[in-house]
Order: sequence, then structure tokens, then C-alpha cells
Amino acid sequence: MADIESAAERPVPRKRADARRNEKALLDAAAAAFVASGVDVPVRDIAAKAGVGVGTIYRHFPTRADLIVAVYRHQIEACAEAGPSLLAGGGTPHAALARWINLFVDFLITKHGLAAALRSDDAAFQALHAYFLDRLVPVCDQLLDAAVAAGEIRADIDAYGLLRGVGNLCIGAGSDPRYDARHLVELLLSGLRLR
Amino acid sequence: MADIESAAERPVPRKRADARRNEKALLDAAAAAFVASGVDVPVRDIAAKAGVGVGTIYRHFPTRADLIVAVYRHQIEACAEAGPSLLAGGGTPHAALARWINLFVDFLITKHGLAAALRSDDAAFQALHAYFLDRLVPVCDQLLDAAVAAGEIRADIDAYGLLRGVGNLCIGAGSDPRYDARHLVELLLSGLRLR
DNA sequence: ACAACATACGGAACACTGTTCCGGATGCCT
DNA sequence: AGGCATCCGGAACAGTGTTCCGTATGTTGT
Repeated sequence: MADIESAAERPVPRKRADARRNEKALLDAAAAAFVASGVDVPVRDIAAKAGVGVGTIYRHFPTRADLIVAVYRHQIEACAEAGPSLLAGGGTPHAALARWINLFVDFLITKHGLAAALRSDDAAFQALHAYFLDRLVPVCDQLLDAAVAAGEIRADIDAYGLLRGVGNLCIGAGSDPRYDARHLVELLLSGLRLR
Repeated sequence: MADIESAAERPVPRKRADARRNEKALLDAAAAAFVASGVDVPVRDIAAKAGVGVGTIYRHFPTRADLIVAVYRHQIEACAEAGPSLLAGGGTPHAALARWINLFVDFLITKHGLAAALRSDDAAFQALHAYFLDRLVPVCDQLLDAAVAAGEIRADIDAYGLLRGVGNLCIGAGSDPRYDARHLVELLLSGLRLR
């Protein structure tokens, strides 16, 4: 059979086989390393685990943020897509918001150091920052709008601020048994309610 | 006149004059450097600004936390002491708590990177962590107890968690105009109220 | 004032990590 | 197989924290 992708549209002639292989090896190695040592694991460790040189990492993922995004893209997408579903499903908008935020918290607290990286002002994390915001702020905004329209919550909070706040509350969760990020997020959401 | 400190009690024969001079120079230089470049400013910069070698920093302040604590000790003490005063002054316990937390937030958001350092799990910051907690948790606890006793707030929050949460919310404040840490802290406190 | 000792200083040296760069190897197309 | 574009590996460089020890300085006793 002829090649799937019809002609006339391929200025990008598909990468070399070894390049694709290495990219996959790096993604797998990075995913494992992130779990084992957090998203701040040294570049050399990832390279070693993937069996490639450090140059290869930088070629495929110019910044650490690119690598992190590549590793977690699926989960972030899933989270973003869950927003509208929750809103459409039964329950009040505030309940949907709470459930959605909870998904976000679940995601963050299981990713060692990710919340801190999100907050970092290091230039290498700009892309990470941007991706999360681009993808999640509109979803959060939609949920907030619905809850405000339903008269359930105060109108003086924006999606950006809320997400940053929740992200911040998740920093360090998982490395301190005495710190309950989820509880604090609940408190924050509760503070949003009109009374 | 005889020496001020009476005999019989001085196992510590007072440091050398140059040592005292350097310690002060270091404190001044560090304070200035923290303001200019945050608490993560390179050790060498502080040493240069103080006109000493890096070895001298480590001799006087073995960890960065020691230096940070030394620089901010007065302000932290002032914050701790303000707790009982606020409680004794007029107003409800919840109002006192809110005002006190606000002092804490004021302190943190004006110290570039301090909130993040507080949250860091780097061993070098253990002492910082410990000092803040030792000094402020009891005060916060007292305020929380009073507010709970007055029936103003939920009882399911502990001082440690609240302080960590507030500290976390302050991370990055001051380096992002779109992020309003104070507002989020207000929301959190509002979520604490019984309704 | 001077000597002798304890203390403190300076900065070179090392360790660790991120990042760049290029000679050489490898896959791909003809 | 030949030839070229692409990609790889890892040495090399840069920035930062930390240690260490020969040297300088202050202090004390005479």
C-alpha cells in the first residue's frame, strides 16, 4: 500500500530511525527518573539511563521543560479535557470545580518537584509554565464562570491566580507527612463560596 | 573600670576583634545582597561585597540557613511577639489571626525567594525551616486555639499546616504581577470560618 | 615592646550540575 | 555501494557550593 500520509504535505521528511528510537528511550528514561528522583534529576542521570550522551538530550529536548511536558502531556491533556465533562455531568458548577481542582492536585502531588518547577522563575521552565497555563487556565476559567453564574462563588478570583495558588499549595506535598495540601486546597475552595 | 562581665562565668573568651568585624560586615553584605538578588544569591557575591573570602562565610555561618536566620531574626521575633499582642488587643480572635497572618505574609513577600527556601527540602535549609517553625508555630497555635474556642473557625486545621500553606502561597509573590498571594491567603482564612 | 600562641583569614582546589560544540558515526536515498 | 544529510557521544566549559591549609592577625604574658 502507498504511504499513509499523502504527498503534497510533508516539508518534514520524518526523522531518522535512530533519532526516533533515542527520543522514545529518553522519554521512558525520563519518566522513570522523574518518579525515582523528581523532575530535578540531573541530566546526566537521564542520559545514562537512556543509554545516550547528554548532547542527545539537548538535541531532542532543548530545555528541561520540553522533556517534562513531553513526559506528562497525556496526563495534562486528560486533566484539561475532564473540565468540560465534569461541568456537563450532574452536580453544581462548584462541585465540578472542586472535582476538577482535585484532579489537578492529584496530578501534582504525585509528581515529585513538579509543583515547585511550575513556580520556578528559572528561564528553563518558561515553556513548562506556558504549557500548563495555556492548557489549563481556559478550562478553569470556564468552571469558574459557571460557578459564578450560578451564584455559588465570589467573582473576585481569576483562573490564573487560582491555579497558581493551588499549584503552590501542592509544593512539597508528598515529602512531608505533616503537610496536607489537599486539605488546604479544600479550605481555599471553601473560602471561595458565597455565604 | 573592671570588665563588665564578672568573672567565674566566661568559658567563651570573646571572639577576636577581626572576627566580630567580619561577622558584622557579612551580615550587612548579606542583607543587602538578599534584597538585591534574593536569598539564593551566590556565596561568592556576598563574600566579595563584604570584602572577605568565602571561607570566612562558612566559618561564621556554616549553612546558608544560619545566615538567613541571622539576617532576619529581628523581624521574625517581632512577628512572633505580635501574636499575643494582637490577641490581647481589641477584636475577635479571628481578626487577630487574620492580622497576624497578614504580618507574616508581608514579611515573606518582601523577601525575594525566602518563601521558596522555607519550602525547600535541601538539607542546607533545615535550620531555617526549624527556626521558623519553632518560633511561629506556637504563636499561630495560640491564635487558632482562641479562634476555635470563640467558635469562629473550624477546628480541623493545625498551626503547622496553616503556616506551611500560607508560606507556600507566598512563593513567587513579588515576581509575578498577576499573582496576588495576599488575596489567596485571605480566601484561605475565609475558608476557615464556620458558617 | 616583644615573643609566642591561639585564632581567623583568604582563596585555591574540588565536586557537582547545566550547557555547548564538533569530530566522527550512522542511517537513508540513489 | 557510494555519498550526503542527519544525528550521536562525550569532552570541555561555566557557574555554584564546599572544604582545606598555609599564612596573617590579634591577644596575652613577660
